[in-house]
Amino acid sequence: MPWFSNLLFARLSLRIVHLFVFPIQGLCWRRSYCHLHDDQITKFAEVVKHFFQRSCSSSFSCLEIGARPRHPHPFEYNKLMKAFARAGQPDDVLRLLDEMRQSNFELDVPCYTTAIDSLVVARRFEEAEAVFKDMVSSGLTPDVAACTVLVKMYSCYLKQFDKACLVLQWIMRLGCKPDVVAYSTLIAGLCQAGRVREAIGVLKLMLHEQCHLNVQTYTPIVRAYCSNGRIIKAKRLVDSMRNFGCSPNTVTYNVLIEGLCKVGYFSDIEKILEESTSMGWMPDVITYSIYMNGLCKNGDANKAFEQLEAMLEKGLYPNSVTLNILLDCLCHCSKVWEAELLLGRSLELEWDVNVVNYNTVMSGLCKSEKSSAVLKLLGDMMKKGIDPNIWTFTIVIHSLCRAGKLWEAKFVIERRVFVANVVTYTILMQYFCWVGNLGEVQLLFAKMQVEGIHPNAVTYNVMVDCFCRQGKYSDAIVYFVSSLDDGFSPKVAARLTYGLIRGGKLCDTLNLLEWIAGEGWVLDFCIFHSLIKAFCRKGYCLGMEIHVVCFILDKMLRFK
DNA sequence: CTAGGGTTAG
Repeated sequence: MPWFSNLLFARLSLRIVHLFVFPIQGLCWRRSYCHLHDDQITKFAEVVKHFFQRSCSSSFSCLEIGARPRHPHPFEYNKLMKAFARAGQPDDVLRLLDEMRQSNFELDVPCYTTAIDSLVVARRFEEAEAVFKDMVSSGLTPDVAACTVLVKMYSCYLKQFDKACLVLQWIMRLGCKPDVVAYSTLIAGLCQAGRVREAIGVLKLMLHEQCHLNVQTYTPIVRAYCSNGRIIKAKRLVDSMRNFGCSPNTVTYNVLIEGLCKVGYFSDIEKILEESTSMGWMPDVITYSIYMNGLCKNGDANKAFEQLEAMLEKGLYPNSVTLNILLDCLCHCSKVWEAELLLGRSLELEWDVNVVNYNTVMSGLCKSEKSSAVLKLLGDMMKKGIDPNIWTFTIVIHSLCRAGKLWEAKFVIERRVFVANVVTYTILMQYFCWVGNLGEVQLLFAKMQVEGIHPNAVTYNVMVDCFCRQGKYSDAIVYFVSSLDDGFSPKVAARLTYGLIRGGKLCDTLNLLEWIAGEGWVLDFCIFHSLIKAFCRKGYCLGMEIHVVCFILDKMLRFK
């Protein structure tokens, strides 16, 4: 029998660890593993297995004889830290690091690297830098892997490429050479920022440094071409990768296929799939999920479901993501009923069903104004042992609002049945705005901030919209100005211009546009779009005042 | 210990 044939056993073994084998001081297992998902628990189980194999001759005998606690090694600590990092719990990672320190463990570079990486992924950049400095001041010399985490932070997250390059130079000063991983990380960041030309510059530098390129180096570039709409270039790069001695693999083709979906080149995808074997790669579940998602978003639900057959024929089984794509597809073509049915059948078919699948169907039901069905599904999922998350609750709040039960929705939030977030509050505010209850909107806006929830651009859109509807333009402008604390958002500006024009405030509109341009912000197309929409709605384009429209449009062109 | 791929809410 394989060690962990089922998750129940994995959970059981965790309890065993808790009781006998793994008494790391200060580590509250019961609390910690509650937050972990099944796959993380399985990972934990591996750690347990490792322990058992080293401490006991047979897996179970140790329980019978009553295993004695033994001290873990930094390596094992690191495995645990990685599990917490993967679960998105950097605080637990830091706590373990602290424990090691206090138990006079010799902290090594990999342990620090794991901790720094978990902070970077959680976007806690200042802390990541602090831990890195801490590592250096404790006398440890960071290796290429540790520095690569910093490269990732500066390149992929902060888009501070000069700093990323400084880290690479620093690696060289330490007497190491940046490897393919370090360079590929820099390339990935540049590509995400749309700076493909510079990414190719790095590629050339790698060739100059005789650093071997691999698939991971090229794939981000293919992706960047796809998202720029340069699909031909993407295809050409994939074809030419072979000549560079680096065959594109499933991931590369998945990226390309996603790009082809975006531009609707579905026949090309069919061809690529047909030729896959001869080209030396195998489509996987993700390949089909991407393709099906593309077909669904293109409105071709039937063809998407045909792919389901195709993948099953190849022995590929849909997972919860695949299922979700299909559920979402059904919800968007007015077949929520079928989505509900499919969700029910998935459990019979033993497909993986998770909270996201329930959220998708509940959201579909919410849009079809079936609030009782939403609540029924909430009950169903909880009965099945699937925990609702913040998305689930927000959908429930939304469906209460749609049913006109705004006060009930507010009550649920206030009762703290769950922790509301900015989306939850914004939905409720939106609905209070639509029924004209300005006082309640303002109250909620203040309340969410007391709760430590920061309003975002959508929230400000609601505020601006709400005050414009009531003719309180100066208040709307005040909220627009507050939104600037988090940087200029063209969407909020667009909403304000829309409201101002609908209210006939042409002078204010002009002043606003002039001011935006004067501050050096881009007059985004969404501002133009909402301006033109507002003019048409207002009827300016039909009457004598068309010259005002022309005047404003001329002005705008000059701003450009 | 470090790099590339798919899904859900306003």
